[in-house]
Amino acid sequence: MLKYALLGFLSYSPLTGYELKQRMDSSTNNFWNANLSQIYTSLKSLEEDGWVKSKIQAQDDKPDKRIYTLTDEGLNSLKAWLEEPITDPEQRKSTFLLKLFFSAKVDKETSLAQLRVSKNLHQREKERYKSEAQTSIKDIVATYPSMKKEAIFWEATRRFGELYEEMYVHWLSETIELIENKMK
Amino acid sequence: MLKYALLGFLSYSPLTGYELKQRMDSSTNNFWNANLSQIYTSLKSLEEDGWVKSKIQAQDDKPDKRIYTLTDEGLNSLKAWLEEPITDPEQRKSTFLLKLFFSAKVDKETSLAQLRVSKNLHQREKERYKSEAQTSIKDIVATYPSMKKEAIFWEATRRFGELYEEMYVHWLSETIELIENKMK
DNA sequence: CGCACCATGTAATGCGTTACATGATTTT
DNA sequence: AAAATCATGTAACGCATTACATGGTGCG
Repeated sequence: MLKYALLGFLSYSPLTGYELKQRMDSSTNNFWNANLSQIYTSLKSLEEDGWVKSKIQAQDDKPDKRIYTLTDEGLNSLKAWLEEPITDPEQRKSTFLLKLFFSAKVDKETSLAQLRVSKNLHQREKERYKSEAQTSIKDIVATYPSMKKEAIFWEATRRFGELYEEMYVHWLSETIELIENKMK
Repeated sequence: MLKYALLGFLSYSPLTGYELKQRMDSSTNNFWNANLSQIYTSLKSLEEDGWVKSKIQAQDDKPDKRIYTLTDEGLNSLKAWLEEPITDPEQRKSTFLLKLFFSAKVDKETSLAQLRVSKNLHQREKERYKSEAQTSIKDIVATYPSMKKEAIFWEATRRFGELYEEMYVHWLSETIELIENKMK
């Protein structure tokens, strides 16, 4: 999947591995991310597939960098993947829910403390998504008006993050109450 | 993480690998699951760690089975893990959101079709969670009244699934509308 | 002087999936 | 007669994380 994320970013403009990491951090971070070493190895294998090509660019004040460009085959693969139909809901994995599931084993106050910490964290995340709506996406569209169509989809994924965190905080409130009252 | 899931189930009663798979399918499935081969290899390594021990039980009508029991060390490791504090929100991965993020590349109707299929899938999931509340958990408590405390936590994780699917369907409705109207 | 940023990679390890392999019993 | 259930495992492969390795520039 990471491969398609990389192709996606490269479909906007040529980038280095380092820059791709930055793009992911500031945009898809909330539903897809990867660390640098994985990005470098994936780019290498994308080049072997013929989906991207790279050239090294010398810089005098900074280290040399390797710039990746999408090939026609790469663009076609990306489009084919984007058009693929969806079959079933995706499998979630949550360490937090797993822990909670077995938490009858630990004492009430320990669980409540964990839930309260979690509530704070998600509350902060929620605020982060809301403030994001005011800034990053609008800034890009202001600089590149041709990206207006893209921005609709970016906004949709941001909104998912906001609703998700809202739901999470709500659920945590409910759960904290449940445990406070039902575990006397 | 899977290791702790297995320890968790074994803390209720001794089980075989095959039975552990069934338990996961019918309870933690929504936030944690694994396939049989992974369960078997994990059990093997848990036994090497000394966290579980196994013995083979012969059956005359069915194949022999290997029953795993939690050791004291295993129980302690489980408890230690359950008590560990939570640090930061977990990293989600969603192929669907990733695809949507780059969907300005494909035509409007293709995206809308994908979103509508997804909406149906999540609507069905939502119903599934709601009906679950009426059945599985209550059945277990009826059979084993000592599990009442456990059931509070099980119900909390089920409720998460319900709220999550509710939020997902709501977001999809919003997104479908957004694309229908903003992409003329 | 140390830290952050820029920039790229390899190696080892771990976790997860798919495929392979076997075989009896029970249900449709 | 075929499919599903019970039951256990190994092997190959792929994806992801962490550790290792290097080195210049700019800022406080």
